[in-house]
Formats: sequence, structure tokens, C-alpha cells
Amino acid sequence: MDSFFEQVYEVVRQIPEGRVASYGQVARLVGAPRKARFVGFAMHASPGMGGGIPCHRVVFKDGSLATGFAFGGPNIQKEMLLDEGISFRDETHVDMEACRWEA
DNA sequence: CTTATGACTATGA
DNA sequence: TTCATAGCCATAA
Repeated sequence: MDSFFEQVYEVVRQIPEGRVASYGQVARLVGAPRKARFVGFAMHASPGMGGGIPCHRVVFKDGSLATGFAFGGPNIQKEMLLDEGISFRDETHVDMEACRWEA
């Protein structure tokens, strides 16, 4: 199954704990900087942590979460990120400047 | 071929 | 800073 999704999963899987990456960032790593939307769609269809896909570490470029489409609420993802050591500048934005994943 | 839709991003108010 | 709009690419109808 070498589909676009698998490439995204492979990259997302490499995101270490306490780090976050934007959709566009992952998209660029897979060689598709314009397909950021599909990266998000891949996350939606991803098996989640059970499949080794920490989709909660993938956030918007601003550091905001996928409000309305997260695991049951952006609050959940926020808790997960906090649990991994991610810093939040406010209720809806992650401290990207400090937790930005560096490939 | 033309529209519509989408876990996005950039730009402008 | 937050909200709104436009542009982007891939898939479906």
C-alpha cells in the first residue's frame, strides 16, 4: 500500500514526543507541500496511536488544533499534547516556537 | 469538462 | 490577535 497516506504516516510516526509538526510541514516532507489538506484527511483516516500514528502531534501552522474534528474535541488533543510535554501559549494555540519538530 | 468538498495556508481587514 | 476570504490540490459526481 504505497499511497499518499502511508507516506504521511511514515513521517508523522517520526515525530518525537514533546514535538509538533504542521500539516504543511508533513506535506512538504512527503514531497507534496500543496496537499496539506490531504495530510489532515490522512490523519482523520489514520489508525491513531494504535497504529503508531500520533496524529495529535500534527497541528495547524499557527499551532491551533482541528476544532470540531479531533478525537471528540480539541480539548482531548490538547490534554494529550500537554501530557507529552507540549507547551500552550493559550487555550487554542501551541507554543510552536518551542515545540516545533525539526526534521 | 465543471462543481463541490475538505484535520490547510497565506493574506487582508 | 481574531475572523473572513482566496488559493491550493486531489477526489467524487
